[in-house]
Amino acid sequence: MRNTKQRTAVLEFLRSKRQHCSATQVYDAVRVKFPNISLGTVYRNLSQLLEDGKIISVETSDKCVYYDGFTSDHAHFVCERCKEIYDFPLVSSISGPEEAGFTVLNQRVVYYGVCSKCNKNNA
Amino acid sequence: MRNTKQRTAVLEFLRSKRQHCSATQVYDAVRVKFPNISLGTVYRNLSQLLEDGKIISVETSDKCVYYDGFTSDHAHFVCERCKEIYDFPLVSSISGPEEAGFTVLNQRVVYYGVCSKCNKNNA
DNA sequence: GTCCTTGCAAATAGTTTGCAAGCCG
DNA sequence: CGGCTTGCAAACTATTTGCAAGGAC
Repeated sequence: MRNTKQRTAVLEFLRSKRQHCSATQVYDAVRVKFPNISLGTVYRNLSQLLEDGKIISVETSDKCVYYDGFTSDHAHFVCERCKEIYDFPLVSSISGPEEAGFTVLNQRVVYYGVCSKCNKNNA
Repeated sequence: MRNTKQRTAVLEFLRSKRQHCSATQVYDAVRVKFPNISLGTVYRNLSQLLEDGKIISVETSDKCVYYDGFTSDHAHFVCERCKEIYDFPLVSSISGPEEAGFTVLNQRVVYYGVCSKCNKNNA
């Protein structure tokens, strides 16, 4: 994998941002510095960084994928009201499948619900 | 929610099948009995059944959504080689977010890796 | 009879891809 | 210089939606 300035910019942006971002958000952000970058390039770089384990992805109830520059194991909480994505530590590493002869390469734990902020605003 | 024969057929099919199915697979199956049913109707019913909690959905690394007629809490294992989806019991119910004032309505635990069958075939 | 639901077809939107030119190593 | 990568635009595909007719209750 070559280090092009576009690829570096995508990765740096995802690492600098605490929020999880959709491909379009990454595109918009990187475009500030590289006005000529194309959405296709962003998508290609995101897949490659994903495959390389440099970033991870979360699916929300929307149809689009969000990317996360923090690759350490953690769970995600998706608020169904404000759509915010929160990080949580993975409290228990789960080993069911490993015992059955399955190789776990990755695990994704996602909670869906209402976040504390929205809970307060509604009370 | 009314009980139309189309909606019943979608739900019954998902409950009868052990496999998780994409919208198109549901469509093909239901079409055997109702040749005139349209894909749009299948999608509409799937969303409604989802919202009603009668079925659940799993996202795989493909871009399409798979539906599951078994709604009891369980984890999914997606084999990245043969794409098969396996069910596993949820060994630990996790309560991180609840303690922080978040309301968890749903949780999704998905493992990605290689299943025992593919592990054997490759050894 | 009401109005939710259907079938059809067209529209949407996120993502992918072919191609020629560009740039990294 | 070789070949991975880019920009552009067109293609793809899963899913959604508008509308008039049909069916559940």
